[in-house]
Amino acid sequence: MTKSEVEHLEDGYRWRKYGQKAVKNSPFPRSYYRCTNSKCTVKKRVERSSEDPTIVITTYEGQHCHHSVGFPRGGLISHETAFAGRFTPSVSQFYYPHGEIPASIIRSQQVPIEIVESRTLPQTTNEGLLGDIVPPGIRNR
DNA sequence: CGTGTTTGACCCGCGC
DNA sequence: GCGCGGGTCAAACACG
Repeated sequence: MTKSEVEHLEDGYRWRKYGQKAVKNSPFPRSYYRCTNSKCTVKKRVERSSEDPTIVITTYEGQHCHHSVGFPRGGLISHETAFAGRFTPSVSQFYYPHGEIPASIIRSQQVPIEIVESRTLPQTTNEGLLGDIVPPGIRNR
């Protein structure tokens, strides 16, 4: 289980959404993703925190049997491949039993700002942080 | 034209 | 046996 402030957590794989359901304890729907690679049986369940809409809970199910390269769709993402190979091999290839992928590492890659635990910060700082890391044209629905 | 998203329906397991 | 909740499928659609 990974906490993340941004929903488009790119872990180096392509995800295809195959379902969406509303959960009771949360006003936000839960999305079900699957790896586009048919050989890959990995499933991903993305749900938002009821209290912190900026936090999404990503639950991974299964293991990746391939790396981010070698997609059937020819055009692969160079920077994402590099980013995936740089620090996420253990994250991408192996299942995390504790389910805790250090968000600080990811954020250090995506956001060259100070690494902090947002939940320990006051809401004002958190919002200001989000305003910084979330680009204005982001797709949030 | 290919690929991914959407959305309702369907299925299955579980509790009552 | 029925109802409910959660999970998945699949057709249609939108977009690049």
